[in-house]
Amino acid sequence: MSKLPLSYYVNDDVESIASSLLGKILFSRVNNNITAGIITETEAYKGVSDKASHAFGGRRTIRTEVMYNQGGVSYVFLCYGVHYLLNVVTAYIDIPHAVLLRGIYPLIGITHMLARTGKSKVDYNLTNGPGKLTKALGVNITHNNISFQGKNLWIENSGINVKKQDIVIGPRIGVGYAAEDADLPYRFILKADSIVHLHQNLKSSP
DNA sequence: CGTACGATCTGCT
DNA sequence: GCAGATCGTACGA
Repeated sequence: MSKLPLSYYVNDDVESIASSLLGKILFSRVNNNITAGIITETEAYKGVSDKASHAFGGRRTIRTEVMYNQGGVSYVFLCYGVHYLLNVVTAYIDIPHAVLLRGIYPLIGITHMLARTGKSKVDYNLTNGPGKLTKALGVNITHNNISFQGKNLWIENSGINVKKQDIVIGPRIGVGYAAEDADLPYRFILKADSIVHLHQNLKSSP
């Protein structure tokens, strides 16, 4: 297994990155506790031309400034005053593309995830939403604008190949305000049966 | 400076 | 199925 290199994130094709992140493994280290899971759902936010993006029309504020950084850093923000959502900033400096991580399949540090979320058992409800995912991994606003090359937040290759037929593509969630852009096929989901398959392959690999 | 509202989740009906 | 929670951000005055 290997940490994804900077060059992976410094790429203009945000849809490609969003779909290829499926099946990779997201890690966090909080208070020296490591938690991780297979990425199962992502959404692409395509810079200044995407009405659903916080950076639409070239909007640059204290909050969105992070999105204009070179790819490979995080963008965390508070949604509805309640949930922290985790994005991967991609592309080049001044190109504010980002990928929202919407779901993972728990792999490592599950007891920490259960403790943070107040749940008692592991099932698909534990990390199947963008707000739940950050809560389970212990990600909050202090994780905003940090490098995915660092030791507190990173993504690794699982060594397993996700095929096209394992991916479902559809419109994004909760972006009805984005008018015609709301229907764009920027949401990428790993099929449930494929996740189980991947997990079994992981367990059986050395 | 005031206010409207959101890339969501939960719990109750 | 739907309302409520809950607060930082953005934007208009």
